[in-house]
Amino acid sequence: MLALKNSSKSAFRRRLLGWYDANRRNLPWRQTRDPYKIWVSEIMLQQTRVAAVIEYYKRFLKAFPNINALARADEETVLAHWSGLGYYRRARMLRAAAQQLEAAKREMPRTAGELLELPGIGRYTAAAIASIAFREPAAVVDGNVERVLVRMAGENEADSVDFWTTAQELIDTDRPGDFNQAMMELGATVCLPKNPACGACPLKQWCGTRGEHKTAKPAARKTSTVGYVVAGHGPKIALTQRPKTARLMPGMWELPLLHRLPRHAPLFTLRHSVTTTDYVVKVWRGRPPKGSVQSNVAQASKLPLTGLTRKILRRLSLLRD
DNA sequence: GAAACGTGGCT
DNA sequence: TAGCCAAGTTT
Repeated sequence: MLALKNSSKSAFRRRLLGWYDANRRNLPWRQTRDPYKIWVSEIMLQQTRVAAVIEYYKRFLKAFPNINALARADEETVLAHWSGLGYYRRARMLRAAAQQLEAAKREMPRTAGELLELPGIGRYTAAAIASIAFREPAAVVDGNVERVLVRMAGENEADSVDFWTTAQELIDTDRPGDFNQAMMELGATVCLPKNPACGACPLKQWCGTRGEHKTAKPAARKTSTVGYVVAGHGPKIALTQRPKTARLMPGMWELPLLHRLPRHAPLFTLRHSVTTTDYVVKVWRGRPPKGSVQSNVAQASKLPLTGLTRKILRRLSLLRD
């Protein structure tokens, strides 16, 4: 199936784009052609759900409306606006790339090949920006596209699909950005990992299977218990900064970590996962430890807090959102 | 090429 | 509940 004849390819494109025109979600980054805004959206969407991105995207663009504003901002300020979204390296690299462009007095590169040279932009993101913002016919392959193509290929051919080559052969060169987004939209809303809505699929006549899509076994998870202390009077709260050299979330701020857990019962317990570790998090009230800094809660929200610290402060009603 | 990188929502 | 998973990139 994946080697479609030309006539079948145009029917495929027509069907897919027709479906997309009628069913596309109205997302904030679909209301602009500004390449910088497309760029920000693509970085935020890496391994991150649409629903989680929307509010971050709006706030981030309000704070950093263009490349120049992002390049001039402190890294800490940029990270504060990313706080809670995860994969913080993305924010550092996005800012670094903006600074590279400003330093070279360059505008945004207009081709996938040039975009690929910027930090944080890999093969997927380069093609996404080039196709959506600059109409370059560069096909995108993300998890959604892979799943759609595997299903279309059918069981016998699934293992031998060259995703990038296949997607590139299928792409609509008149509407490359819409084609790419349509493939992803289909994977995200119809061709789901589990219980795909095959009845609603505009591509079913080209589909080789409706079987489950096998994915690689995720890395084994570990579990661990950690304790944090809430210390402060009135509007103040104690925070500590993670080492700049830490592998995980370097330089970000969090509640002071307890090295020995008290015997008495914690204020509360919650669960939190960070990459491959599942934490049981216990929180006690206590005195501010040495090395911690007293910060106004209102100020704290402007720091690059870890997502877990945000969660705890929300739980204590010390933080909104 | 595998592992690391964050988080929250859904089942 | 515990596990699964999301518009990937870097090392």
